[in-house]
Amino acid sequence: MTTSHHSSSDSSRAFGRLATPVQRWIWDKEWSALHDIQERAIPLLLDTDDDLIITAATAGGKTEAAFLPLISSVIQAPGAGGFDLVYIGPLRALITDQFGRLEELCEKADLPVYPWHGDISASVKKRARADPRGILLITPESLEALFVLRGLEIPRLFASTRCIVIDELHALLDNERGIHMRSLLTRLEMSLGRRVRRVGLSATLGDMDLAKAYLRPDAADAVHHLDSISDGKELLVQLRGYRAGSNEGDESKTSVEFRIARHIFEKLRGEQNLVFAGSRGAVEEYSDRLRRMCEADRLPNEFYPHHASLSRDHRSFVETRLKDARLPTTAICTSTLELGIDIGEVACVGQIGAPWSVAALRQRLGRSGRRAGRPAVLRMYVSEREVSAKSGVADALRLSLFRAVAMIDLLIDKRCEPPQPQALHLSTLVHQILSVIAEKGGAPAGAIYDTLCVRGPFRLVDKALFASVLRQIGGPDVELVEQAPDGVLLLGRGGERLVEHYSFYAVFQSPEEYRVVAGGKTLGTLPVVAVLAVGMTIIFGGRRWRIKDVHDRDKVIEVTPDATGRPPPFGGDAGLIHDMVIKRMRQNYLSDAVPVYLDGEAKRLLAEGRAAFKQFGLDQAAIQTAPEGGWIVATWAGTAQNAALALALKARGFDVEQRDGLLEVASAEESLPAALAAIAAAPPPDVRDLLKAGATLISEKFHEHLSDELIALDASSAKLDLAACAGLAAAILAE
DNA sequence: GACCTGCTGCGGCGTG
Repeated sequence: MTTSHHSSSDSSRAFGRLATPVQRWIWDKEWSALHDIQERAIPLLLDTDDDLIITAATAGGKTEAAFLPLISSVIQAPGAGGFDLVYIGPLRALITDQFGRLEELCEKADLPVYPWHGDISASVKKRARADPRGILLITPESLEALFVLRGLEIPRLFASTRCIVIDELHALLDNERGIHMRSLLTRLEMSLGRRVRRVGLSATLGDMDLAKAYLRPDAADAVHHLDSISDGKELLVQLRGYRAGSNEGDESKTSVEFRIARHIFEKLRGEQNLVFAGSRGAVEEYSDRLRRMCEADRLPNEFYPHHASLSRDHRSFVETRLKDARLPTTAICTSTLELGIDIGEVACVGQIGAPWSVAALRQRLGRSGRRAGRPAVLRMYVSEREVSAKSGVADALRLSLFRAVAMIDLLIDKRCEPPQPQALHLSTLVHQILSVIAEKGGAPAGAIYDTLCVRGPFRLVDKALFASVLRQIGGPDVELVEQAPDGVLLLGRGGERLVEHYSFYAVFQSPEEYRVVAGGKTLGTLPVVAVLAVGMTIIFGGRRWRIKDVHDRDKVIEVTPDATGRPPPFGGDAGLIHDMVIKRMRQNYLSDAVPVYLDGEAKRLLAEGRAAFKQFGLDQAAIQTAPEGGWIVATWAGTAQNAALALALKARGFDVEQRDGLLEVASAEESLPAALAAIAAAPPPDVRDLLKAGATLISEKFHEHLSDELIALDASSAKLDLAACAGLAAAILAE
């Protein structure tokens, strides 16, 4: 594909099928050829009405693969009113990016393109509603707002919609937001009384059959899949091990943080890089260290923090620097820089500490090595503590290192975590019940059940469960819904209050926050849960500050520059690790193979972990007595199952610590094997026992309106696998 | 022992 655009265009039959204005746009861009996925998508989208998933790395030409033929079809056979094409994107920034690209392309064809999200002015939205044509680019939440506020206009606005393009499909699969979007897709089709073609754009997906079923549940087999063949790019990986000393101070040049920062400083300076630090606190810690290293060497700073609590101003500044190849920039970041928005070519991706999922690691790595001929480079940094007689099992087994190795191995094998099709999503179900009632101005329970649970995405919710959810949210203390004498469901007092406020449209929870202000300028926000007092010093935005004042009423924290500081507490929940990762960790404990990507220290840590594994007897049996008393129980299960068994044991009076694939259990009156035998023979643990054992089950936005039983049922369908308890206990005893 | 995402209508004021 190195020919000039003349000959390649002439030789491409697909190119010839595009509408003239689209061909002219390609011509102006001086593309040497169409990408392979573009060539293949053109006939598929022009000759059929089939659903399609296109997978390719970031900037692999996915958007054009979908829109070049789709726009051509609109030009060749214009619609009669209503948006011709709808694009759903999970980020406002992504919609703004795509708007820029598509507007230029559609200008030549006299098709309007309307961006629609929270930052778009009411006047643009008004124009779009008055003359709905061309392309609508919208977030799931803004589409939700259209259903709630303009339910009756939906058939008119989307009358001629021939395709819905869903960008970053992998980010909108089985999480609450993905279920929300799929519910809206079903409701749109039902409102129009016809099927609308669905096209999903995505990075690599863990399970293509499941992804197809998510895109089109009733005809998954008929969904086509086009995959970019340019995926065979070279990958360079190094995993560097670090050993933390016992009594060193943070500022010491032998501290792990100093040594990792020093390595990043020396290896990454001079180019554009991303370093994922794992938490906002770690981002601040490393940004501050790296900035000071630049200052100490009298070099201009090129290391900047990027995470969701920093102001939009600061984040845009970092993103703009990343795009400008003349200004070497390394962003120390969280998953804010994982998705979508184009930040250009990145030389290297750093990862401090093992990530939580292979999917995230793969997505991050997709940011590197995008220019032909350059490999993708991943530098992973893992630290382990010095082991002493008092060390716990986790340190001795080198669990962090083994998790990092498992993640890299799975990445190299091109595997990643599949979705969880068994989750009920009751919080989002409550949201959608309220939304359907608002859309229609009232609806019979049977019709709502049909919309959401028969045709829509809540198919694991049967009639009995649906009825108990309705009874619960119609209860006297809740009053989200009420029933009219003719049986039609209406919004109750509580439901009206929820739906009337703009915060209703998103299905996910968001914490209350303080604004952090320095000299009148907002640096960002901190969660209210953080304990912040006047006089405390913090690192924020990569710089050091002293808290001058806390205004609780306005939720403002005033700060002034200072010479010292530590990252403030940012809050956060424990992460979920999939069974697949834990199983691979176990394989690595049992193996003698030494991965080539380990440095010397990582190799030594690997050998120490394997030695400890044998010394504890974990190669022999799953239950072992721990050196300081109590037991080690090897579950070799991911977080959902591991946490469930931990709770079942806590409910029986045991003190339990969760580790990757293991439980550390302190001695109790009951013997552990006897307790496991009882759990193996019993039905899943009762909610009341779990709550007494300290389980926090409320995790989603609308859980607060559900009963303990319904919340427990929801949790156990996704994050806490209670049903697996008995089988897991039996398997442990049998080993 | 964690990360991220999203948002309408309306009143008031200043400007062209």
